[in-house]
Amino acid sequence: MTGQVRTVDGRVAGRRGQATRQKLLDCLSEMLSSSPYRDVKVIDVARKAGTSPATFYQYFPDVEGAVLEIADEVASETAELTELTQGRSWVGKAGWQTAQELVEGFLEFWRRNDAILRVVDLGAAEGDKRFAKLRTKILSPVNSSLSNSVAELQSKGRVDKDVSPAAVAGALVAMLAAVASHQKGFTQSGVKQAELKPNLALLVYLGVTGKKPTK
Amino acid sequence: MTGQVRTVDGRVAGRRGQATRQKLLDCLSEMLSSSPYRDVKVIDVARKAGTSPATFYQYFPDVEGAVLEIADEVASETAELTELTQGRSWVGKAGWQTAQELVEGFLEFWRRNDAILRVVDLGAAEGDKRFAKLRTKILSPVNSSLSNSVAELQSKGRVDKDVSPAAVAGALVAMLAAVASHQKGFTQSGVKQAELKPNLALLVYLGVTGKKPTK
DNA sequence: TCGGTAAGCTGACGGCATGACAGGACAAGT
DNA sequence: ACTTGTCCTGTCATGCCGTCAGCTTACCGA
Repeated sequence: MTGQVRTVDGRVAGRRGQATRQKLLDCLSEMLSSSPYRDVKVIDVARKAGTSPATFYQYFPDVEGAVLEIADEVASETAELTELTQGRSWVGKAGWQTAQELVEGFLEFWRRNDAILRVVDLGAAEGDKRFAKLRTKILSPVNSSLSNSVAELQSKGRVDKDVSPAAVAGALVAMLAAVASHQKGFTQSGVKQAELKPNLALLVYLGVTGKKPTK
Repeated sequence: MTGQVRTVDGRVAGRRGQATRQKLLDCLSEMLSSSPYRDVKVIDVARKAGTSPATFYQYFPDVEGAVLEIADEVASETAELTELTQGRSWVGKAGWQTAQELVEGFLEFWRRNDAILRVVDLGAAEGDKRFAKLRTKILSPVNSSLSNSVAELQSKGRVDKDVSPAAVAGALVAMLAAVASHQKGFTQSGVKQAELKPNLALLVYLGVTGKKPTK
């Protein structure tokens, strides 16, 4: 499925090549976590990986290109998020449970990959279609699952006709992502982690079902 | 209130100086709208302003420093957002109206300043306290207003005791900001502008009041 | 064992951005 | 015209970017 890994100038990468390539990606990941995106330089990544800048350019066209690779890896790991919503009930106590677990899992996922997701978000917001596509790919499991849940409740008459499942799901996912990105901002303005999560879950539940949860 | 405008090396700026300074800020603003943040260079801004890089460094320590200035301007304009929430009712039809106007106004505000707000968001997410502070300053009118509204409804027993007004308000504002940043992402996945807004308003109303709106 | 071939890496280089400084141009008052 | 302080830019050392030729290393078939 995934075609062979190739260098910029077309050679196929062997074992050793793939190793250095991966090492560069790992080091880039670290750098993204520790310094502002704008200040991440090829030479720093290369130094950290114990290689030369020229080597970096063998495997990636530029920093952005490498970032896209990392984001692609993250997009693959996104499958685990599917479990948080697939086949879950949104009715009664079980529904409240679903909302809580979704929030918990989503925040954890975002926390684990915050550096790269931050950059993807920026790229998408700036209108770069490659980043935008990756962002929707990363969020799509949760997004479409929520959307389906709303649509199902709607077909049963439990949610108003004029609600757009896709719009609601998209907005809720955007909310979760944004809050995850700015968790520090919340704790700084006096909102504790412990009280943030249930309130998020409440908003998600309200958005999906249109009703208050029965706890 | 705002102390005199000063150059990096301490001189006070006169009329002419302030003009070029402002021109540099304007050009930077434009550049942020048209090219990725990572690719905005001092030399380009200077060229666009018809001056030299050295002049730029007279007024700002670096690109980031100039961005902070622009963001500060935006933070001052944020007063207009206060009108969208101050003294509005969240009860019955009037409440639904309030939610709609808030969404409309917020999205418009964000659209008008999207380039700079994008960068502020990034800086805050990266943990830069200066950007984080500016972000809360920009969002605080809407944020605290919503928070107060929830608290008020709560004191009247119309909202559950265990809801945290600050957490809910923060999450809703984050949602609005995130959706505004990624409006293109929505339209690309088949959600039209026209249906996005009422659904956002619905989520805001639900979050604040805990009930479905009466339209 | 021995080339042959492709993969893998780097030194070196022109080009460009950064950031600092000193000195020249300019406006305003005397 | 002269002085003063503001304002701008030419120039320079430094450092990163992105490319290339060329060297080393690993693999493979004979």
